[in-house]
Amino acid sequence: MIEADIFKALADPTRRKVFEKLAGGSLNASALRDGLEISQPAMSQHLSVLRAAGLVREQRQGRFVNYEVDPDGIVAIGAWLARYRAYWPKRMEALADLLKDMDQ
Amino acid sequence: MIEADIFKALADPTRRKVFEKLAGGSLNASALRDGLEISQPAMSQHLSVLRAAGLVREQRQGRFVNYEVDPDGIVAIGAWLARYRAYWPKRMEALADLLKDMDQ
DNA sequence: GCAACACATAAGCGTATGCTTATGTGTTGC
DNA sequence: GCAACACATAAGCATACGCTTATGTGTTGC
Repeated sequence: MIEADIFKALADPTRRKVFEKLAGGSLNASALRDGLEISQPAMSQHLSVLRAAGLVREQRQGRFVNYEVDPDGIVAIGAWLARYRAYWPKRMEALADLLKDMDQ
Repeated sequence: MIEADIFKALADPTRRKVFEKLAGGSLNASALRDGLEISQPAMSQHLSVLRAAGLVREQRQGRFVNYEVDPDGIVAIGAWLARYRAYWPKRMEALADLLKDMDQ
C-alpha cells in the first residue's frame, strides 16, 4: 500500500517543506538544507522517506545527487482524492475529469 | 497549519479505513468499529483526530453521534495538491480548473 | 594514491503516537 | 431516580519517529 507511505511522508513538516522546495525545481541534498536548520544526515533520511513514498526521485550527477518531484506521487494522491468524489463540493467538480482518465 | 493535521490524520491506516467507511455514508462510532478490531476508546480517539483535522464532522442524535465526511478536508487536500500543478502529468490537467476556482 | 567533498547508513536517545484498561459524561426509557 | 447504553476522557505503556553524532561509501581532482 503505497498511499500509506505517502501520507506518512507528508505528515512531517520538514518533509513537506523539502517537497515544496523541490516544486520550485530540481535541487541536490545540500541545497535543500538551506534555510532549514537540519543536519546533513537528517536531510538524507527525509529524502529517503520521500523517495520510498514515490514523492521524489533522484538522479546522480557526479558526487551530487539531484532530487526532483516525482509525478507518480502526485498522481497517487490525486487518485486517492478521486475516490471521495462524492464529497467534493461543486467547485471541485473539475476533478471528475481526472477520475475519468485514471479509470482507464 | 491545518494541512499538518490532515496528513498526520491520514498517516494512520486505521483512520484511513474509518474515513473510507464514512465515504460510503454517515455512521456512528459503534458502527464504524464493525470489521475493525479496535476498542471503543481507540475509535473515539481516532475520530477525534479526524475531526480536528477537518476530515470528518459529527452530529449528535440522541445518545448516538453520527459521523460523516467533511468536504472541507477534501477541499484542503485538493488545494494542497493544486500547488503542485506544475508537476501534474497531462492526465491530471483537469485539476487546473479546480485551482482556478480556489484562487478566487 | 589520497585528500576533500557529497551523501548514505548505523547506533542511540528523547518524544510522539496508538493502544489498552479504567472511569467520566450525557442520553434514553422504565 | 436509576439502570443501560453510547461515547469521551484519563492514565499508563510499548512502539514508532525524528533527531543527533559517528562512520561508511562513492566521486572528484591534484
